[in-house]
Amino acid sequence: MEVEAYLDENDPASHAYRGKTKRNEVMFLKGGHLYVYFTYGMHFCSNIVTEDEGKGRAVLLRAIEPIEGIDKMKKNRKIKITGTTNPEDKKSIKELANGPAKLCQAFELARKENGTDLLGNEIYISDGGAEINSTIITTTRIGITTGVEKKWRYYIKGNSFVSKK
DNA sequence: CCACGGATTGGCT
DNA sequence: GCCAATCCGTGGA
Repeated sequence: MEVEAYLDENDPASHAYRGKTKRNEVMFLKGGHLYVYFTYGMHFCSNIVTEDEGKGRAVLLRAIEPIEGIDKMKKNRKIKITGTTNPEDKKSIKELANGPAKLCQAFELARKENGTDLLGNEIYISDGGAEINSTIITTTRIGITTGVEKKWRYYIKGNSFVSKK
């Protein structure tokens, strides 16, 4: 999986850069909440709030490797997926969630999921017993125009299920 | 009050 | 490779 960290007053690329507003208020909740925002007039992106209440820091979910519920994800996404499991193939299941807005579509995350407490039963995270000894790569973040130099993008080394290499 | 542009995607040239 | 699609929060006037 691939994530990016967004901080607060020292991170111009973060929604929390200018303090708490109606849009980003969820970022200032206690860690463990889900921050879903609408952008480009058509897309949603999800973050997991980190740290203490009032901090305004979160981690953007940019990509995941589909393992279970692949049929459900195919249904949620409205594109042709050939069904191949080889991430090197075009139109493989990699396309299900190799981008922040794609991930939201696949998981059906939208406006109403904003502010969900991930410690509850509705939406939650489990480790699934997946890769534990993997190496994490650090690179610069993607799709932003300010704070570009910060290397706060993280993903599993060698894993092809990312939005960009 | 209103204009701007974005933590993007997918389809078309 | 390029660009349109399409909301709406934010910030400047």
